[in-house]
Amino acid sequence: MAGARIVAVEQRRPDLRFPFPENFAGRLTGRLVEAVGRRAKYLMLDLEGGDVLVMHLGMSGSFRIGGDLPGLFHHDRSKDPAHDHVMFRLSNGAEITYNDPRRFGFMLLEPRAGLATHKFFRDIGVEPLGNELDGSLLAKLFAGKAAPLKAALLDQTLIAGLGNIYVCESLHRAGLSPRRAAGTLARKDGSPTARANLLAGIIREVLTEAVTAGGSSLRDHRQADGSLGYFQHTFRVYDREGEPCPRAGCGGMVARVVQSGRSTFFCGACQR
DNA sequence: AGTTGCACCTGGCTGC
DNA sequence: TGCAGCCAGGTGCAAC
Repeated sequence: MAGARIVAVEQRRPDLRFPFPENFAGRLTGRLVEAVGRRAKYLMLDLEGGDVLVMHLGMSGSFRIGGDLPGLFHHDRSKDPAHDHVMFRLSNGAEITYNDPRRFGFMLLEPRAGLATHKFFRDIGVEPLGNELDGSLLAKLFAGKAAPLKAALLDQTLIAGLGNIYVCESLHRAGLSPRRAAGTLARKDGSPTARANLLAGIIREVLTEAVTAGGSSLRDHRQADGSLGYFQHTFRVYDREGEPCPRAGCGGMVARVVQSGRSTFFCGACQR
């Protein structure tokens, strides 16, 4: 999309999770896409003229890239046209389709200058794959917190972009209980414990591996070219309730509990 | 100020 | 086969 111009937008319903911005298709049509980026789990298209098209996939949203792209792929017709809510046609022949059965996703069109103070973005935390995240920062973020480690890691105002799967997987690899108080990863003086340093490294490792594997394909989810992600085959605990703990010599069993309304999968034997 | 729970939706799966 | 009940990748917001 970067460097291409939006030549047509078809918006097939008035809302997703929120109503579409006023005159959404009209304001996008004819605009040049200057850059494509991301912040936390928000996709950002920088548009000519200073606006940003912000898009979130929610739980079930996905983009498919098709159309006539010289030298690139051409995907089959959508298998789920009932939930194809928005189509973008670009000057380079690409046709981008947004599909979202549950409609928890949303799209915003905001001035670039105001984004940093927008209520959806002003409190967003640190990027887990950025240079800032290390044991020291984790300790600083978690110091004094009685909240469970699981809840703290899912808190997007602390670390931005960790979801339920990767939190469960990271905690298992780190051998840390999701129920442990987040504050126990900081010493009294705010310096990191060995656990904090370990966890910070593991978060980076898990995310990097997941990205390399093309993400996790649950149910019918696909990458933008229709191919499958493979990281789900390497899940050690997520959605593996009742299975033996994969840690060598552990002998425990993967359990499922509910924390702040979300499923947590973990091994009570080796995660302390 | 910090936390918790609800709400927003549809569809897939399980068990009766 | 039908149907009720439960569960799902997230997060904004109201209520404590």
